[in-house]
Amino acid sequence: MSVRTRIAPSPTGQDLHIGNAYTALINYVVAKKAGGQFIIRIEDTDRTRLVEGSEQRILASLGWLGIPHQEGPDIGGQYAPYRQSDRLESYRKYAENLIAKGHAYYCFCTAERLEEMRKKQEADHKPPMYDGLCKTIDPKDAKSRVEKGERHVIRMNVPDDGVTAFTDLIRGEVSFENALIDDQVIIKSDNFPTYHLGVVIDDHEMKISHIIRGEEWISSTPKHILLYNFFGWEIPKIAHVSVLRNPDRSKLSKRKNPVWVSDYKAKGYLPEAILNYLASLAWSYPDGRDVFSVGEMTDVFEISQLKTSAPIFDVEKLRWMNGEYIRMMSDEDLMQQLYAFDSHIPHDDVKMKQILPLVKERMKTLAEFWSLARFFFEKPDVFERLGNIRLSAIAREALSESDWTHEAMEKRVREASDVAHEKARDVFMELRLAVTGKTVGPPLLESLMILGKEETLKRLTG
RNA sequence: GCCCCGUUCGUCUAGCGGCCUAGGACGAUACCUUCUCAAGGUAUAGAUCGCCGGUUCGAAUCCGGCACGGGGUACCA
Repeated sequence: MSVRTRIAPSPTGQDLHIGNAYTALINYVVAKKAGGQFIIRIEDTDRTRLVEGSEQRILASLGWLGIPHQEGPDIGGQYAPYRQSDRLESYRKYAENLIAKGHAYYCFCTAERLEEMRKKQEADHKPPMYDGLCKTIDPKDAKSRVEKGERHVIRMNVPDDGVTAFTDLIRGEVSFENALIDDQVIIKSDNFPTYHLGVVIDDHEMKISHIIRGEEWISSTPKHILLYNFFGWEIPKIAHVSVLRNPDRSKLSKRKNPVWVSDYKAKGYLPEAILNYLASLAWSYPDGRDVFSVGEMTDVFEISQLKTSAPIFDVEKLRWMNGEYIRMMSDEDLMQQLYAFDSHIPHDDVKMKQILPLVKERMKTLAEFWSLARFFFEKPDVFERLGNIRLSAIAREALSESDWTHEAMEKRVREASDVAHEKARDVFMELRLAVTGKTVGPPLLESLMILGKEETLKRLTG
């Protein structure tokens, strides 16, 4: 049987969550390694939380990251449609089939009654679970009430005793007592399925072989196992990867961290660096290297090697990683990336190719290019501090008579500094400030060579 | 509250009973290089492997309990 993995994002956020990107990466690598398929299915059954345009942005971000899918809502596939709202008719049918077999029942309880029930359970220190009131209704009566149009849901009928267990590919045996599993709603009163029903049916119909998702789903998994058993379907292999956490150890959240892939794109991070960083959070390359591509990872990856603990998302390390990737990139590629990233940058290929070797190792994100290199294109209008007129005059005089080579300029400035009994480094600093507006930046003399004698002297004159 | 998952330097990890006086990376600090800042190089600090018991000649590694952290507990996913 071929390996088919999937991610099933809900279009309820602005964009692809970085945690979903991580899960997507693992799913992709598992499928790719086995020569199987990686699929995207949109789970849009919560109509109240739908966010306009979310689905398109999720797909776009996955594409930008470089995690290609073989089937999905945008490209179709053998098991289309890949959007749950387009597959509505089958869910109800399956649920009613479960009712016929006694594995589910109609429930007419109101939100008010359920709330009251939970309050009471909480007061009595009992686990908040549906009390099974509607399970006692005669099925024929229930059916006729439904036919008369009475508002209702369908709940799964969880056995009162026994244990439901599964083997997690990265955590091993996990088991739950059935008595503690709630009679989960599987069809809502708006006739949409809940996640639990939808995911089981679709994974089965789409022949998903490995369910790899976040650990926040572990407690829901027994419900899904039960449903597979009710339907008499084969249970796919299951693995739960760790959730990513904020520095304060809580689950990664947008309150405390940028969480959307587009946030990282906008800050000038490269997809390869993001993927490499994400991979390194729970997996290490066998020979210990820190920098590796998705392809290299795919060749040697085993899902059982994934760490079980939940890592903290460390932006500092991502920045370092991003710098590594920028330095590895060719000047041509980097130039194209920068053009695409920042519209300030003039499309002057010749000049850019002169500048890039000077700034490449000084930038950790694409966003840092402009503040580093702006002075090559524009005369600075803001200065980091007040200049020293006497020292910059020394530089100006020295340079005005100099040939425009690195050696000549350096010699002139040093000699002039000596004559004036000033430290060469102080004069260089004034020169830097006058020309670039800043006290830190790319190598000075190389920068002046790109800038040209005329422009340099103009800036020194003021 | 209840259920489940987890626990090696600040952070990410290596480690699968003796090779561990616990290795690497990020970050930090110092030095080298130097026109600044980076990059690069070198070095230093940083973990009694959550705690307590047990198994064993020997435990970070196996077992049990506890503590702590996280996740879940919806007609959200």
